[in-house]
Amino acid sequence: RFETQYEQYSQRQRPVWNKEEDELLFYAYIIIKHRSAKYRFFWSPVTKVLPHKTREMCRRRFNVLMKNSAFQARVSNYLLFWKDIYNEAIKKGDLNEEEEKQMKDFDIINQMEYFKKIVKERPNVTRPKPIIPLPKDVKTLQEHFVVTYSSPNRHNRDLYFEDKLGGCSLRQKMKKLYAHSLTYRIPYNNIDYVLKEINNEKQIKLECIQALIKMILMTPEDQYDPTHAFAVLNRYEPYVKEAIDLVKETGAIVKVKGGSDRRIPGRGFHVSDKFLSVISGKLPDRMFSQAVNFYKKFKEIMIFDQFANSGDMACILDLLSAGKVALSFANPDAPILTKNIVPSHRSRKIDVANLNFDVSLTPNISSSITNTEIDDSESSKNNSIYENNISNDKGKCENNTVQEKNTSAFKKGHFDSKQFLNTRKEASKVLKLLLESLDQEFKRDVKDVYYIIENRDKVGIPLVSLKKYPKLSEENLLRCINILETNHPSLIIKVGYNASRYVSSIYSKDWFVNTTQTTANKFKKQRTEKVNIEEKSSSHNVELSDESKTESVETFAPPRMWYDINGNFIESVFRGCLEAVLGLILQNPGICEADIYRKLSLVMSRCEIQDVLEELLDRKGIRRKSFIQPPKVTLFSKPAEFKECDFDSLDSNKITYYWCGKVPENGFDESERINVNEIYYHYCEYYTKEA
DNA sequence: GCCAACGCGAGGTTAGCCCA
DNA sequence: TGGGCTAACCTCGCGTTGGC
Repeated sequence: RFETQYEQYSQRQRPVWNKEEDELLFYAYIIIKHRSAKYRFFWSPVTKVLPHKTREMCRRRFNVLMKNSAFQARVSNYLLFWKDIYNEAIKKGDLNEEEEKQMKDFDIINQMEYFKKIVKERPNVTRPKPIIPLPKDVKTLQEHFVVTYSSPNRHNRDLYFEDKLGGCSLRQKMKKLYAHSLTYRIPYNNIDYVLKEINNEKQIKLECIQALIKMILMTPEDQYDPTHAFAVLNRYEPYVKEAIDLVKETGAIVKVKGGSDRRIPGRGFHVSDKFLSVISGKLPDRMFSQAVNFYKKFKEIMIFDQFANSGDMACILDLLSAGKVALSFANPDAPILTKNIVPSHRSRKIDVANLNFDVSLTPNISSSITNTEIDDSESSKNNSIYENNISNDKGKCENNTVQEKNTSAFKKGHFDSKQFLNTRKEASKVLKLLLESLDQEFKRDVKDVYYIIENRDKVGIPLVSLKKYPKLSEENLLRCINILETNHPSLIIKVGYNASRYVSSIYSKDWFVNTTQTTANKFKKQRTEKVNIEEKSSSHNVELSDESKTESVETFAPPRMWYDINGNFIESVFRGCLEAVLGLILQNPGICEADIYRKLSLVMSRCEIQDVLEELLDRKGIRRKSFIQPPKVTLFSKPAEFKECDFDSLDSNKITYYWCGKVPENGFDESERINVNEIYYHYCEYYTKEA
């Protein structure tokens, strides 16, 4: 780039603008701008007036002129002036009425001559500045302003103005705020909880179908059976259409228009391109694996490759931020660095032959990256992160030993439908057994909590609503929930698709997608498919007692897009979801949970995102901190103060923020910081292994 | 040495066209 | 009719030039 610019600049002609040209540009702009009231603004007609200038040159010049506030005032004044002159002239017949739509090819020269003539005739006519009253109520507002909702993306109803301010400079922020001083903004709320009322069975079904739609669309080709999918979907009639509309509203699916992509069987919808682009994330393709490859290669001094890929760059920048790499000139004796070879500061001509800007990368000696270091941590028993990752990988659905934590049942490795209870009788038996093992004082609480949940039947109750039952402290409530949930078999279970809630284990099946094969289908399947697949899916079967004799075995799949309709976990889809969330956090350090939901609402439900976040936290890929949002400040209140709280806190004003990397035990010190990067690379390494 | 003006590349947004 | 594609438009940061 240096060379080409140098070559070009040496012969560059500086464009000169004189007063007359500025004036012509001014009139031309007014006329074009006036025309663009209803249609799009085009600079191209300006070249008719200024034939020796390009539209780009005109645009730039105009931007420069507009920096002058007097010029700005003149422009807004003349815009109103020309509007009147133009309308008058059309009435009188002085000007020909041209097609409104025509934005590029209209008689700009004639209009400009007329404009200048009128200005000459009436030099003192200046329009008073329009007085815009500050609206004191909604009525006045609507009298003077047209309030419209504007969003570039019609699917993204929750587009906040604040999004536009993220990541830009203070000057740009000010500019944007000034430009939108009269914008009515949707109240910006970033608290974690969203209370989604669910009152009847229909709403539960709708949630299941929404999940089922994505499961069907995400199933890999070799595991997909359209007949089965069709039958499973039809079991949810007559709600399917309504559910499809809900998914369509998010923009995740669009009507099929040819092609042979996977579609919702019998409904003519398939995954939208937007969906695919959001889930594939904004990070460059294969960046993680490229970064890891570079990290492995980078053991001794090397010259920076000018064709470095995104992963190499990401790795270098990351190491640089951790102080693990030093940059220096590869050739410190190069003439350009040792002596003044610039003949004169005016022309700044430089002999290209002397240019050598090769940069050498030196791994930091104190913490140099060596083979042994990687090997050490791989073999080290203490390095739980890496070990955990591997064991998680091995542990599919049957692995129950991994964790006893209060996590969703639908996350990878935590789904075991065998655990669920079927009848109230059964549940009370299990509860009795559980209570026997508990302290006297705690017995009552656990029992109360269970029956509150069970009495809500299929609908269940969100955790935040449980808090409203005043008898228990928050801490005790969480303990009760934990005991009931981690019991074997579980007495209560966390369910939900768009918002999580607890139901008694006996109603859990209603929250799962019923994927039972019809008898005819099943025989067909058994004939055509290999037995081992059948075995796999049967591990998730729920044995039913006597209710259903016609279909002896009912199967259920968790309502998550990374399960197929046989209840099999689909690694590739789950990894895609992990990458989408990780990529978002990587690009927006300190993003709050509500924003993650909002930005990924097109591809994942709230509960799916929660599961993914939990998984990333388990793998130590991300860390989080929660705060209680203070009440709104007024002129007379104390300054707002965000107080840190536990993630488990049930406060309805809780906001959780996420970052990449591990949580240091006692804040950050330098060594920890390096450690975070180290872990991050191990994480990436594991993460991209299967890619 | 400072500053205005500009070129250039990169990347984002938008209106309109095309096509199934 | 709606989604995808694309040219035109727009913005930004960086670097250079030339006048003062």
